[in-house]
Amino acid sequence: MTLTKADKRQAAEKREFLARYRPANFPRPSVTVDIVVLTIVDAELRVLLVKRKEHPFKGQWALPGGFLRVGDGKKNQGEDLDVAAARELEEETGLKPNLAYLEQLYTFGKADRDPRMRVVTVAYYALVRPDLVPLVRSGGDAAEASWFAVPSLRKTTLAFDHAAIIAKAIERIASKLDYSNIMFKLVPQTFTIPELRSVREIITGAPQDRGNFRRRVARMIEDKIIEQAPGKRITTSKPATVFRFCQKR
Amino acid sequence: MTLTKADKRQAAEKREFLARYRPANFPRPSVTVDIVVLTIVDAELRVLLVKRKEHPFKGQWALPGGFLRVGDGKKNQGEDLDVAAARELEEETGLKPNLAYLEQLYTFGKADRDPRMRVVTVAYYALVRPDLVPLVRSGGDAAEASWFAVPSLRKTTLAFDHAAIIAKAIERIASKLDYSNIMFKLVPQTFTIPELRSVREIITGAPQDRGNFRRRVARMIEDKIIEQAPGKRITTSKPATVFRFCQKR
DNA sequence: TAAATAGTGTCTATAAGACATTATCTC
DNA sequence: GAGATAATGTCTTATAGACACTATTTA
Repeated sequence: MTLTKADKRQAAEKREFLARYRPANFPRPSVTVDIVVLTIVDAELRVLLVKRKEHPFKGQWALPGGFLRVGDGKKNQGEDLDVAAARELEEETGLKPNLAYLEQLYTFGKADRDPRMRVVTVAYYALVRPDLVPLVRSGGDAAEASWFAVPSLRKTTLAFDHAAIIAKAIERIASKLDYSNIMFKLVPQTFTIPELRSVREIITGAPQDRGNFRRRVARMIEDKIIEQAPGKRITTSKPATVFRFCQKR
Repeated sequence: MTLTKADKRQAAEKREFLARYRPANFPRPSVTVDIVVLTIVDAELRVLLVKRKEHPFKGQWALPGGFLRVGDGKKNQGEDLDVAAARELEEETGLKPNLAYLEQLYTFGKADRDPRMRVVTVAYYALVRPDLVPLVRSGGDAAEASWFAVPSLRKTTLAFDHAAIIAKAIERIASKLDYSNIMFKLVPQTFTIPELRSVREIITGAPQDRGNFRRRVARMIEDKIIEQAPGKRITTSKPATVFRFCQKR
């Protein structure tokens, strides 16, 4: 491939344009990443919240999150959005990115959702297996953090529009229960069918027939999505068979 | 409810904090809104693209979009994200917001997706009924714009990551075909069952059995989602019954 | 009347809902 | 053996796929 004179002129024009370019003068919003960290412990859906140390909403509970790191110029444009979410998750919970299921949820960008300045937040949700919850160091980033039962939040006023973000996350997760493997992100590495069913009931808020649910799980066993695993639950009656997820998680 | 001394102190503290607050000094990204404007004309899925007049990607085709207006301070924080999308749509197509179906798609935020500076773009998709396509003034915003058949774009290199954004939009729409009324946004105000079926086939890229599809539509008629409408198509064989969507659209 | 497409009907497979019954484990 | 829960089975209903067949309109 040869460069014509026109090609060279255009390349030069482009270099010049980019060199001369100054990021637009009009104001920009701040961009944050907020994470709805969810787990299920004691048959209860819980979300991780941090207590705000500064205004606005000082002393109130909020989603963990923080500013997208943007770098300082053309040379360094900072971190990818997904990387920012993984970083925030690790900073606030101590969980390495591969230990939680992290997915973008929705972007919230109403004016005045932050009284200080214009902030657009890209919300993610993270699902943490209950057996990993002990690894979560509450108050990692020098911020007070703790798990809240989601239903109990009706009595609490959260900072910003974070209550709406949590609601949207749960709605999204519920809608994905039936056509994804998302529910395996909310049980321990080994689990029983009744435990799985409980996850479903807690997320949807509706009871699920035991027999019908088993039938679905039976198909997953046939399809080698899950397999029997060693181990036993300590119960006061008949213990359920223990399974594990087949693919790496 | 009475204010205690502590309440008053806290309120004062808050006012002071907000007055003193200076938006963070660390750099911010630009935030844009890009819109995947789709329609179906002549049994072909088409997307509206605009030709870039400036570097980078000068002369290449790109999604219509623009910067989120942020206002200039605390007093005015600018427009909601959704409003920005509706505004951009109208600016670039002339379509009033209520004439197209507009929904947030996904937020794309990889570093270096724009060589000039850090740009996070919140992508939306807009579905335009084919009978409204004539209202779209190509090149509205003094920019050259035109409709492209989506399959033909495989040969074209689009600006930025816009090809990936279009792909994601189509994937999302395909996934919503079966549990939403989204396909009615891609047929004229009155339509026939074969026309509806064609929409489905074009979006999914897979053939759909006529009888089976009719059966589904028949259920929608029973459920009063659509109803028969006056009119007739000019055809060279038996003309199909014409329907309209019941709810306001 | 021929061509073409609209529209109908049927058989089968899959999966969910509702609900009854049996099996197995712990104490 | 009692209590409790796991596990299985059955009947019904809803829906999709595949495919054959009939009806109606235009030229």
